[in-house]
Amino acid sequence: MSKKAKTAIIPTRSEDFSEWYQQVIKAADMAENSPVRGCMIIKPYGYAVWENIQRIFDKRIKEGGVQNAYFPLLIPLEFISREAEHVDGFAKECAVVTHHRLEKDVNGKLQLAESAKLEEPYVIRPTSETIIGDAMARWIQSYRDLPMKLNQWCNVMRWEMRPRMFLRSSEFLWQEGHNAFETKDEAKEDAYKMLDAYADFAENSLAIPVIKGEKTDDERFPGADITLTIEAMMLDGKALQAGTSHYLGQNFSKSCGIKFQSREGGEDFAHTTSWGISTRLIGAMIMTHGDDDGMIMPPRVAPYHVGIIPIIRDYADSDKILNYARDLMDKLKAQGLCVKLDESDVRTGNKMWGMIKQGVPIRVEIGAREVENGTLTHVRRDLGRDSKTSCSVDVFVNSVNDILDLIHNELFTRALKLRDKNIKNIADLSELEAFFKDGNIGFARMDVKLIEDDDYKRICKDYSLTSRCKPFCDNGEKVLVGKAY
RNA sequence: CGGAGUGUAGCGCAGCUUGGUAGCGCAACUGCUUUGGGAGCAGUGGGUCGGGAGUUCGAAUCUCUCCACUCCGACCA
Repeated sequence: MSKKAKTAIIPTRSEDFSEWYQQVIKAADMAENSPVRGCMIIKPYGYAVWENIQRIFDKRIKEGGVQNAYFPLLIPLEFISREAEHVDGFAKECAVVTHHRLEKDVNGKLQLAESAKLEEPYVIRPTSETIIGDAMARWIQSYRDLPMKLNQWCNVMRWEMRPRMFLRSSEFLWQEGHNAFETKDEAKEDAYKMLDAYADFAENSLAIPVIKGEKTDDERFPGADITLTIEAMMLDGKALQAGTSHYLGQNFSKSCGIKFQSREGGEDFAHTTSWGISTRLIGAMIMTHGDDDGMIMPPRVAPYHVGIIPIIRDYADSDKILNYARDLMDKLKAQGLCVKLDESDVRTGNKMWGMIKQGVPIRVEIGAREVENGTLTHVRRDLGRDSKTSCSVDVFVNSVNDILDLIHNELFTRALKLRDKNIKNIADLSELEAFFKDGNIGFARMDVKLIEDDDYKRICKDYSLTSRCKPFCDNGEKVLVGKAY
């Protein structure tokens, strides 16, 4: 059997994309399904990616004057109902807490204690606009208290009918930022600014090219005046909303009572924004960069930048090789890199495939030859075995950051090329239908006026399409249409 | 909630039509030989066959009934 033809992930992307996606997660040991339907267990390797996302983005928003805080998981039902559109949008996916105690029945089985039924049920937060708005209403008295910029890293729950790991789980992790401003202009500007932060983060940290744009009316966040989005295209041509930012107008400030004394002495309602990114980004990374051998981690959020594999043929060399490898690891760590030296007692081949499936950006091999010559052999995950290179330890240590940048750029460029190749300009609705009828993948780009047509709704329904966004680069005159996750 | 599948060892599956001692591959464990892109041989351990009820001398297999999961829709970051 030819080893070349063998892929680490079965099935391949072209054979069965959604099964491939599941298998990549499993092979990379990032997450698994939990006993609770719709909820996932994020394993250490997957969580490490999330921690890197948090670390990088948290630093960024703090530089922008945002402060972290924490608000309760449980939201009084009455809070959620304050904003009419908001409650309509989320009612169908709310998990509700109705009791605060369990008790044993006559058979010794646990049941809900009737005596402990809550007067007013709580909703497990699907998002926190209302409970944060309630606090802001108390905290903001004067224009001098504005702007107020708050963020929390937390979990939220939206009951899902069809969960998919990372992309759509009933419980997921995210950050939700909630900012309040004196004027409309400031708040709107903030919504755009946060979207820029997301786009920059997606492209420069995750190597995922995104299209910034505004959501059409039917796709807008419930309760928002304007919803902005970054849309990414996955390897199968489907769209994925990778981050959103909302200008909420005075909708929530009015329903939550966020008012302040203005400079003129009158009373005014604040203009608020909210903005979020979630663990979904990890799914986006998989479906943007992964290949038939598994994950390819974008270097800037990779749990390990470099994986070192000692190659021991003769146990007499073992100490020599391991010490050499440890020295290298120390040198790399001294540069702030994350390094994994695999000293485990498994076969070399298996170690290599393990690193390939986990998508470690650079793999370094060290055997007796390297120790002898003061060199090492390194391979780029994005380019595969053909990129195998030997050089001295010093050369590698001095160039490793450049190599990581090259990998980042390669991943970004690949994704960008694929995306742009799969955006098709469409003149009218019959062309739109023909495009998706022919089984084409990707986005259709067409005049935004066409979405008013009743036939547009039918085509969307027939081909499970949605309006993804009105890209800024088209001045809001065009709309991107595609299948979405 | 509709439509379609699947539940048998940690994972992937066969066996079911035609009822008769629970199987295979991978993984694990032991030993020897190996080791630069998934090693070979020999051996070992591991199961309420998704749950319950029924038919039968006998059920993984037939009948009924729950349950869970996956995929395709509707809802959505």
